[in-house]
Amino acid sequence: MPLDDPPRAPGPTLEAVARAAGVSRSTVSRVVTGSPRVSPTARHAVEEAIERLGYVPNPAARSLVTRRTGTVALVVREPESRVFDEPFFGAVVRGVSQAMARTDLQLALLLAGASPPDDPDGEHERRRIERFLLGGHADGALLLSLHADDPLPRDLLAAGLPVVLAGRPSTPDLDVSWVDADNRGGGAAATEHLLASGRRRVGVLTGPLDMVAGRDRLDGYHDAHAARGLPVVPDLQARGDFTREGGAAAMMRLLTSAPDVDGVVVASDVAALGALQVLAAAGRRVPEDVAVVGFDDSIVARSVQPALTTVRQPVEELGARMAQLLLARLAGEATTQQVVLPTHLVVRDSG
Amino acid sequence: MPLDDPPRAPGPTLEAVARAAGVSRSTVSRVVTGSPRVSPTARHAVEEAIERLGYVPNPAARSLVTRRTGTVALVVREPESRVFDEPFFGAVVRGVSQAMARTDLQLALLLAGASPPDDPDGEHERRRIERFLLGGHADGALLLSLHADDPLPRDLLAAGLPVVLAGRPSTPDLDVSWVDADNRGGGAAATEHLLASGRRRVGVLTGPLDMVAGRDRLDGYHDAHAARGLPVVPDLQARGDFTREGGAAAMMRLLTSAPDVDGVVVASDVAALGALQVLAAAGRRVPEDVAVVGFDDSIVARSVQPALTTVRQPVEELGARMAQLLLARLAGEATTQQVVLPTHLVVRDSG
DNA sequence: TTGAAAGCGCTAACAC
DNA sequence: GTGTTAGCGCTTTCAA
Repeated sequence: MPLDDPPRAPGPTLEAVARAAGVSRSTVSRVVTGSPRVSPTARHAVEEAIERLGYVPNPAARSLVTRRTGTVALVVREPESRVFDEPFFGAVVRGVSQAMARTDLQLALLLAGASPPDDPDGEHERRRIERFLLGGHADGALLLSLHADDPLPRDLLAAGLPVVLAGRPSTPDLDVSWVDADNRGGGAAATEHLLASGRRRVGVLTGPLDMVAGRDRLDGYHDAHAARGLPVVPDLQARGDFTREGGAAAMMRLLTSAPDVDGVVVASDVAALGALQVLAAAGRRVPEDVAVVGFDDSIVARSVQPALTTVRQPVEELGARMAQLLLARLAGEATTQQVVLPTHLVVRDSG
Repeated sequence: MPLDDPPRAPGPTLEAVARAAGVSRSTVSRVVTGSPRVSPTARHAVEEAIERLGYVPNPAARSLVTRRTGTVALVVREPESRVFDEPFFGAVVRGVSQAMARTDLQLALLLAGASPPDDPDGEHERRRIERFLLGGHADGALLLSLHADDPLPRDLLAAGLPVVLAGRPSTPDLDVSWVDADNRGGGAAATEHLLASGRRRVGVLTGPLDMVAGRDRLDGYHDAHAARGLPVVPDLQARGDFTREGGAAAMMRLLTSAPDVDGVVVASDVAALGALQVLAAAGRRVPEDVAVVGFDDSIVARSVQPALTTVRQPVEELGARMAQLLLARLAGEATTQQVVLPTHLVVRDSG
């Protein structure tokens, strides 16, 4: 893109402040960076001059010498998915931004297509992100919505960039900080709830199984069965994704493979919406014939009829904790940390 | 926050590339910035060296001399509101980011509380934002979710920062680029739809009236009445906001002031959800007794029973157009531009 | 077409 | 405590 316009007029420099305050640049710099080694007199003069001149430090100049940018990146590796179709993304952003409020770090948003083959451009996108991040644009990165095989986190880590992942990495050997919700526990709780209420044929509409969250929720479904000594049968599982269409399609397949299903755990509320619509069309009553449990406690869960029993994740807290972990690393903390946030079942009318 | 850690190891500099390629720094710089004044031989040698060394330009150093940051800011002036409770925000972000994909501009996200009195910290927040923006952190700004009295856009404009607003500014004297949805037309279409279907007492649950979008939707409601020579009566209007709670409360008031209401236009789908719940609790059938029309065509509109007739806004396009307008200004375009995107009614079962 | 040289505005030793 | 000085890595005249 051509950027041939003359830039805006520059503001006053540190030099100007120094002259106005009758001190040297160093002293001004000390005041600005909050060094204690400044006399009250000098400090006062400098502060007054800064105020009067409306001085604002030039971040580029500062960054050039400190080798810090004051920016952390939030990388979203999947612009097409549920990250944007639900309040999920907004909640994470809010959490992150809250945790960073008292810092003067800024948040840069990087959207990158998913890794191949989901996105043909994914490879190219990854390079773009890596260039940006490793080229010194950011001091650290928060990674969201990764697929299992994505080399991005490993590359960034190898280059020494502080990184925090949303969700446990698929390869446990990766020494990285992450924050995850207890998806497995949530999946188990949802399933056990249906089992405990007397359902005999509880199926599952999974999320994408190449994402750890999708996998974990399914594992929880297995756990709950195992805990009761119940077998899990393949015809009670239908692979879906987090979308309404995906949920609807999976529900149709499930109705075919297991017509006697009387309960179903769905990977997301939005997918559950699709499932509910299919059930209604098939003449199955919810919850009388089939009980349904969703995931996320999004606004959808309260909109549908009957209101959806769902597993709530503390999404905003997830964002906040990620930011805290990254801040800790930026502050010099050497060891990585892993956090699992509890999920819990919200029982409503659907099952 | 203490940031006492040694920064990461620096990559190769332009100097190193120059040595490796056997040319001067200037020549490398010309290659990197895409200047035509370079011999094919030199260019080739430089490109080879860049590739071999994995050179990435230091953005701070570049920014220091060019006075451009390569960053545009997306400022969201209202972290608590519907911006985050719905896919609205995500859709805008996606649109913006799409339009910026082929550029190498980056997106910085600034969340700032609303302006006072909605947010006691708003004043302080505004200063923070202004310092960031005017301190040279970004080349331009996209402003989202402004309230009518917010001085932020005027301040930024006065300082010469390229700015694009989401939504028409409340003060028409502001010479600024903006992109708006035709909220007024949408409000009129929704109202006329109810009127045309034979409703005689059509009420409205407004959004916040200190936001232009809220005002416009209400004006559209008036327009539709005026077009039919119908009077608008105060008891058919209840002030609400964009939230479920706000919609529910307003609906309750409306039922009190106008018990015979037979149609209602609601400022957002989420607010409409609240209204539907109140109507159900009051024993009113939708759409038989009261028809309801929402705004936004969010996922909620498809989740509720009956499915919500709603006004769709091209939110993603709104983001994209905003970005395009800003890019134009950054490219030297002097004149401001104003864009109004069409909205349209999506008729479903609720009215 | 290329190179030399002068900064951009700031921080951080290192004296004093 | 404070000032002096030397860069950080890059772009951009200006000569050649």
